[in-house]
Amino acid sequence: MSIKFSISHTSGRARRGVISTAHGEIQTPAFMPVGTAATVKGLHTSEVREAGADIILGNTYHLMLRPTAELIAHLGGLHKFMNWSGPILTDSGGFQVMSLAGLRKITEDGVKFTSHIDGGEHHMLTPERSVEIQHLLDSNITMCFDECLGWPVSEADAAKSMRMSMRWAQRSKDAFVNRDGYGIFGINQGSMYKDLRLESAATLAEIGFDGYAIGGLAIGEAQDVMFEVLDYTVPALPFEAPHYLMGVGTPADIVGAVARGIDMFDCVMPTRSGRTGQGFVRGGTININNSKFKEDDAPIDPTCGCPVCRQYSRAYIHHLFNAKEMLGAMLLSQHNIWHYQDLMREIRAAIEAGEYDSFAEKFFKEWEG
RNA sequence: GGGAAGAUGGCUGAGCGGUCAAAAGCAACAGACUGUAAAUCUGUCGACAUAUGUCUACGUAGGUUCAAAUCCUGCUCUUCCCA
Repeated sequence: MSIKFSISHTSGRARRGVISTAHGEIQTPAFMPVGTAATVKGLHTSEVREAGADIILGNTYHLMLRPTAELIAHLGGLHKFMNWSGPILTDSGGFQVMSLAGLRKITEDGVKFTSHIDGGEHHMLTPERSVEIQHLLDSNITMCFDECLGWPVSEADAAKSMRMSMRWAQRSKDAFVNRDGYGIFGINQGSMYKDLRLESAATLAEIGFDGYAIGGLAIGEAQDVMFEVLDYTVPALPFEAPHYLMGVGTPADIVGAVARGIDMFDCVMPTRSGRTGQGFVRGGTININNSKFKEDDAPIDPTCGCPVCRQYSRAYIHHLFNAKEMLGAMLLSQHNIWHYQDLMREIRAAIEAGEYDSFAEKFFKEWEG
């Protein structure tokens, strides 16, 4: 195996482990801040690191368009380019197959995109090209190129799409260049259909990957629907490899997914919400735009020890948002990233202590209510 | 002193006889945000009931008309030009 994963503790289905890569270790369960365009929006990489993140995400689609994978390779790779020395996982562009639905055309060969930047030029993304780009970026964890479907979809459409993604998974694996400390993850698909999820899991296991992701969730379905998919899908994935739930999610999603055997998460939520005024606090969220914070001298979360909460008040950050000052978005994003990493630390500790179930139960009792 | 233009909802500013409680932007208030086309998007935004409703409103006092923010007259104020 090109990257190593070892599980040190379990608590129910929850696992506590370490992934070793060429750029360092990842303590799991892990939350990976999203740095789509070679930046975790609003944060210095030092702040991301200090918050406790071991690994961040980059994006094939965005970086191939601008500044191009070849340029990043020429400049020494994505780590050097963006000043992040830790591990990087790159998304394959599969999510953009869904999110840029109006701008692409899918064939068996791959996906032709109309650039969302200049609108004119067409770019072809195939499994082979996606893997090549991720290699050029020097990504530690390459994701297979897949089709992320919206929701809801018919079982027939989901089956057709999933099977194509599985063929693409084989092509992605074939195109992947093995190196020590670098790996490639397969992506399970099949929408909310158990038979398809199980078929997908079996196919991926047969191909063999360094880790197994679950895609196509948290795209509008209710949380209990997502949990139900995890209930039957995660046990079908190879136990000894990392399990990565793509694009998830809220703190409650994460706590529930860890209980179902997920080891890795990524989500734009802490940074996007941080830019739009939503701050994560113990038990839920606040909207710092609300006028009730105008004179509130308390920190965003009085129980938080992050640099933002140690130094700035809700009233100040409320003022920054009100005045549309960029520092407001930066501070709230930093706090949110810290909050997510705090949550992961608590999750890991609870698993190590062998009491994850009671931790999760307590968490859900406090959450939003 | 003479001439010209104008006064619209918290602000800017459309409307120039009925489809006007009145465009649009801003401000205000609230909501959303899940592998980032997002420093974004959505809703409310005269009052009271808050589904269809009622009332008070486009400087002010009158007038014309079935009907006026829109037309006419007086007044008040503002800006600009000439003395």
